Amino acid sequence: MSRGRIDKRRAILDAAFTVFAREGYHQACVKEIAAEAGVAKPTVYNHLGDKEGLFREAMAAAADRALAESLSAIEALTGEGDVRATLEDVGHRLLRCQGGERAWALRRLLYAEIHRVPELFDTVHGRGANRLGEALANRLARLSLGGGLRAADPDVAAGQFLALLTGPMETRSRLGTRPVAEAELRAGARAAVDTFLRAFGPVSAEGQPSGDR
Amino acid sequence: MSRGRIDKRRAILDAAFTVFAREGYHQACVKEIAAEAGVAKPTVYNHLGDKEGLFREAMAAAADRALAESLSAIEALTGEGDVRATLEDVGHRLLRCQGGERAWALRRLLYAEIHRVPELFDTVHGRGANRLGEALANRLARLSLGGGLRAADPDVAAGQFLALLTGPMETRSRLGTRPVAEAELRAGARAAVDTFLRAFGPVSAEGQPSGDR
Amino acid sequence: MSRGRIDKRRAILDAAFTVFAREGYHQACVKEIAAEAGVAKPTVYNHLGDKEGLFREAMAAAADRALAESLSAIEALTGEGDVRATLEDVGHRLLRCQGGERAWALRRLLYAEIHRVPELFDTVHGRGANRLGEALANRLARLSLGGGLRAADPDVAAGQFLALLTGPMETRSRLGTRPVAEAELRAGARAAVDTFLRAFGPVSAEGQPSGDR
Amino acid sequence: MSRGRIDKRRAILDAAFTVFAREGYHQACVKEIAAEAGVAKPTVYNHLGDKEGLFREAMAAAADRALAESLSAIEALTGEGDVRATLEDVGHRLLRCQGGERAWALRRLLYAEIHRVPELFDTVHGRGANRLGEALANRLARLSLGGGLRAADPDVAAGQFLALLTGPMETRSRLGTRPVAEAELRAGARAAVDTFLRAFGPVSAEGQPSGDR
DNA sequence: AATGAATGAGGGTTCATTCAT
DNA sequence: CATGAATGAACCCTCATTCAT
Repeated sequence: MSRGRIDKRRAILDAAFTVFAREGYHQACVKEIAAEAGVAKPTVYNHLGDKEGLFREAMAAAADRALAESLSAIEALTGEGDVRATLEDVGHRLLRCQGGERAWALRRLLYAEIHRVPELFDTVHGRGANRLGEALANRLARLSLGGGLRAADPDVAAGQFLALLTGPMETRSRLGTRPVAEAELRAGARAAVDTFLRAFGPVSAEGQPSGDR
Repeated sequence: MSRGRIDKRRAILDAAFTVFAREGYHQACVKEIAAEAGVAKPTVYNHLGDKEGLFREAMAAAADRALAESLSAIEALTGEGDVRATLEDVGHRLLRCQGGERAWALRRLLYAEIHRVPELFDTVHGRGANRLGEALANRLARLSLGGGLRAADPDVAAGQFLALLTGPMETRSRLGTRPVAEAELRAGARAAVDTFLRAFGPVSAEGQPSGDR
Repeated sequence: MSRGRIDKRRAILDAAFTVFAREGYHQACVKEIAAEAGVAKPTVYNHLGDKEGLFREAMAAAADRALAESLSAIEALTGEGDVRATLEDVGHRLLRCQGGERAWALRRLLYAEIHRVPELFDTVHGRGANRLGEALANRLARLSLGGGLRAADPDVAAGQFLALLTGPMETRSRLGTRPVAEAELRAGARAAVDTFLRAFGPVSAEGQPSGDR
Repeated sequence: MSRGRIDKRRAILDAAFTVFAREGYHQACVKEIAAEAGVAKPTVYNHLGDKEGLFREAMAAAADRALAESLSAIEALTGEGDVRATLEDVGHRLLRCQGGERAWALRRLLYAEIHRVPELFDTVHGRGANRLGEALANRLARLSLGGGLRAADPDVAAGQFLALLTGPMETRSRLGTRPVAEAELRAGARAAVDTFLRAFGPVSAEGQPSGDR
């Protein structure tokens, strides 16, 4: 059947994202993408139309992957176990997702082209941060019901959790330009969770930040 | 003397940033910048070298301006007056700075070209967010000493305050693509300050979010 | 048997001429021809070699058809009946042939590609205007012998008759770009025959143009 | 001043027509035109926009030239001198104009692209055959008044004169593909004038075709 | 015999940059 | 110094043509 066709399409999209990530949309040339995918230039056009379409699809595919990773990262956020430890673990995993090279590339490309291609926002955030935010809000809501968190608007709390987590990392990683050590990720997660729990933690947990370091 | 020369240079840089902001670095063409500045193309080259230099200088100038605005926004953050009201006011002013069209353009351009021009990070953040972060940290430290805030690492607190402030706004403004109503800015500032004070507010202020609305 | 093969070949040639007529040789793309014929691209190549051959064959087929129409149009030119009326009728029929959409397309394509493909002249005129000219000359010769026309070189007379007929129509139809009303065709035929008979008509017919209108 | 600019524009247009005449519109590539003009490709674009505009302007310029030649050819058509001799001379000159290489190229290009660029008809005929037809009609009208011709609609007579002149030549020159000997041109002009005068000549001239050869 | 997929070659157009005035 | 004009280098895209199925 057209199994091969789909595979090739996937290969081209992967190659495209790789090159777009490395060069940016305008600097990237289709020839290079084709070379990266190991096909001839017209094959790219046959499969994905013009450069614009190639870009959109590559972005969508990358966003899908990034979302899947992030969603899987917050699956550990059940009501069971120590709240602080769980949040730190989830935070750490999220930072690893969002701090990955491809995730940063996705975000940079999004910022770079959002003005020219406004739909890109939904393409990426609809499948990425927002869907992630909603999923996280759901988890936090259940945690609140279970007494693990002080009651609050779960959407706001989710947004703020993500902001506390990723915001300070932007500077640390120089916008994803510099690799961030594992320890720094951990520290970042802990700092975010500290503050988050001071604001939203259960009364009982107040004043007991994670013990060591 | 060279007064006119400097003026023309300034005019070209302004025009350049306007066009870069509108089109992005690669899409922007020197011809258009020259037209926007009201001069001929070679004049641009005489004054600022090549397109690359033009971009760097334009970014630096725009970053300087943005920093000045933000610094002036946090000047209200003295120890005097109600902490919550002051923070909300400052937060609101900051959001107006950072949410302005040129500020978003600056950020988008930074994201877009950071990979190709790494120095851009310092050019912008050295004069922008970081210097802002430090200044904010200083203010917060003095607030802590004055008892207006619970003791904490001022750098961390400053970073988190900015994150709580701007993070959730990214989605709301669709990365600066959509104008955000004044009321939304106020609400955003309040939400950030609420959480910030729950985490870092003085014990006395605990549990007393801004009364109305 | 190969009945189906021939049919498909014919279908492809028809489609080819249609597309060539619409787009011109260079603008027409094989893909479109294949689509018009309802087959896949390689099928076209299997049946007719490359684009060049496709073009030649399509032109030849179209020329054959056009010739057949024109030849049938002059069949009415027997010695019987009124000379003027007969000539006008034949002239009118010829104008309808030569003024048809496909005939104009044929001529335009001939003009367009004659320089690149000189044989095209014989392909088209050998089967078209020239063979038509000869046939017409034969008819006129018999008319002369029968006294219906003043004696003259039949080849010259035939050529001039066709020239008087079609020449002025070129401007009227804007080179086949504009449809010409039936009445205009009639008037054109009458004007041509008027002059033709003034020059070649029998002495008896002198000065008696077609009576009405 | 911009004298040089105009000169270069003229040079480019000349080169363009030369190449278009040689290759046809679609086969001609801008690179070759630029080479023929001795400039770089972008210079062509600076002066004349895209290929389409280049074509239109080149056609208009060529048509202007062709018209000037033809108009000058019929200037000899005054009432003085022998009618037959004068007409033959004018006819011969016209055939030399219309049978020239550039004139044929102009016509072929016109036929080739008329469907895609309908305005071309006016561009060429408005300045060419039609304006020529009108001018010729004027001359013939004065000839009629002077008794040199039998009275007739001058527009019709002019059109038919041109048709008798050029129509039979199309086949002889294989659509301008083959050079036509001077003697053939003379013979063509004589044949046309013979018939024309038989139809429109003064009664006195009837039956006295040009004596020798 | 017919097709989906792939490719090599080539063309129009734009742009950053440099002379000559 | 400012400018009009010129250029070399790229890049996107299309198309005629050929395999493998």
